[in-house]
Parts: sequence; C-alpha cells; structure tokens
Amino acid sequence: MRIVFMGTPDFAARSLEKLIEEQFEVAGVFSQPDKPVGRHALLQAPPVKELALRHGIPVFQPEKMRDGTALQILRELRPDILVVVAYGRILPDELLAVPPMGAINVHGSLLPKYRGASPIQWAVLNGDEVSGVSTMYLAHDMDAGDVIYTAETPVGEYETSGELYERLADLGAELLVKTLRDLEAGRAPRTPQDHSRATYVAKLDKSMSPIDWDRTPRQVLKWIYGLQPWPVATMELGGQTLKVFGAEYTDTRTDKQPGELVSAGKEGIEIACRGGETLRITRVQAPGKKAMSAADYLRGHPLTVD
RNA sequence: CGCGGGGUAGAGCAGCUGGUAGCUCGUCGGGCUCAUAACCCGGAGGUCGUUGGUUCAAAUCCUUCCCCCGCAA
Repeated sequence: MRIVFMGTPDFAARSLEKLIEEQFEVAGVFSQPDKPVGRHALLQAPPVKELALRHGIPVFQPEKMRDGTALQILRELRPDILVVVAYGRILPDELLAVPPMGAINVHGSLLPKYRGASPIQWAVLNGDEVSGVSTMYLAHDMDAGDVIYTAETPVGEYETSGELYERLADLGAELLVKTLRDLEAGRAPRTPQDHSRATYVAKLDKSMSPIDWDRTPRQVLKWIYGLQPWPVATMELGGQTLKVFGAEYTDTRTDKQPGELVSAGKEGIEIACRGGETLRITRVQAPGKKAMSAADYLRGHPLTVD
C-alpha cells in the first residue's frame, strides 16, 4: 500500500514516525513551506519535513495547492491512499480523488465535536473530562467526512493543552496505524457523522488571554491551562501584565468582587472569582522574565492586600 | 543584521544623574513560645554575565561576545 503523507507540525510528525516504524511504504511527503521562525526570523523546516528527510523520503512543499503543481506531483507518486494529518491546507477535491483508496485524516477530537483548527485546546478550555482522536475520510467540507475509528482519553484536571496535544498525537498515530491496517484488510468501518451535532472551533488568539474572573474557579483554571503553551492567560497585577501558568483550587470564601486580590503569600496569589469563590495563582511570568512560582514573584514584587 | 526587555548573594528584586552594593525570602547560630510557615537578636554568603576602553574612581558611561525572555512570523 503506497502512502503519500501530508502534514506539518509535531502532531503530524508523530503519525509519520509511527508509519515509518511500522514499515508502511511512504512514497512521498507533503509539508508546508519552510517559514521564518524564532527571534532572528531564521528559516525553519517543519517537523514533518525534517523527519521525512532523515528517512530519505522525498519531500514536497508546494506554495499553492490549486495551480496544478501539487496535483501533478501527487499523480506521479501514484499513491494508493493519502494520509493527511494537520497539514494546514485545504485540499482541492481533485487531489482527494487521486488515490484509489481515498484520503484519510487524523483529527484531534471526537467528531463531530470540535471540527476546525484547534479542537484539542477547546476540549481543555471547555473543561471536557474526555477528549480523543478520530480517523476519518476527507470530504469536501472541513472535518465532515465519514468517521472510521475514534479513541478516547480522559483529560487531566490540571492538564495543559500542550500536554494533551502530546498525548493525542501519540494516540492519533496508533489509531492511524490501526485504521490503515483495517483499511488494507477491507474491514474498516465507515460511519457518517451526525452533522446536527457538529460544533466548530476557531484558532486561538491573543485576545483570549486576559482572564475573565467573573466565572467559576474551574472555568478560570481551565482557561489558564487550556491557553498553554499558547497564547497563555494573563492577569493585571501591581501595574503589570503577568502571564499565568499555574493555578489551584481553594476552599476560601470572600465577599470581594471577581478579579480582586484576596491574599498574597508563599502559597500563591488568591483572586476572587464569581460567587465569592477564589482561585489561587501559583505560577506567573513577568514581562522580560522567566516563569516563576508566585512565591518567588512576590519576593521581588511585594503586594499589599486591601 | 526584524522590534524590544533582561542578566547584581541560594531565590526574587532595588541600586545604574559614577566613589568598592542593599531589600525581601531562604540558610546558619542564639532567644522567645505549649507550639508555629509567627516574632526578636546575630552571622555566613556577591570577582555586580563576558571582553576591552574612558576615569583618580564603574554594578553604574562607551565597546565585544555569550545567555535568558517577550513581540512579530
């Protein structure tokens, strides 16, 4: 079974790595063009490209998907099946039509929930207790194709999006292997999604960072962990904007308004939330500084509680 | 050369209109206390990231390089 793999970030690289480990025949890899990354805007190859090159797999990085170049390359690779994982591009139907066995995809949610760009992060942000991955056929509409398999995993109460992302990358890679095996053996199921239950999520952005304290402690905590590693939740304290990396629950009650400082000490910084409950901030990062415990921060930035 | 912030005791910070360094926490010793993460007294601990320079004198001014962080991508 000749496979052409399309993917870009680390999440996709896990799947590709698994395919290579499991001796699948990967005839070629598509990845997004190298982009300037880092403080000096150095060009950096996407993880999938690096991995493919290390294994001597031909890599293609077409700038456009619709000018015919990609189509020609794909045809010449004569894939039996196309595997797309976090490629970051919408594929034209004519590309999807090339491989006889079709095109499949690994998605970081339990479809039809969380179609779109950042399913993993939203599972955390929304406080879901269960997340997972799905394999499906690519269809014209985004993430709307028939589902092949799903795999669930519980979301840790204090798990960050980044941590869940890592776990789902592995889970997705395993599910992909199972999917391909069963597809090859002709025993893979194919279940249409219940489109009426579909939800869509957009990319995260920095406008989401400022914490809204007028919510329950759990909602705030999930917001803090869901926004890691990016764009990271922020709060105003002592005249500067702090990134917030850690929080924990308290059994404190207060009559202060949401967002007001309740206490500050070696345990952390307690802030009032909705309904008189509070949340304790345990890890922060000041501008130009590294992330540090709230206790460390307070040593250099004494706070007085009203 | 994409823009900017920062590197000072174990930790977090101040000092940076030049004159050999200070605060909080921690740590060590002693005291107080039924007790304590509380309080009191005392001590140890820093070649102020690196290189060269200006100066009678530099953590403080200029220069080289290294490292950390944020933004932008």
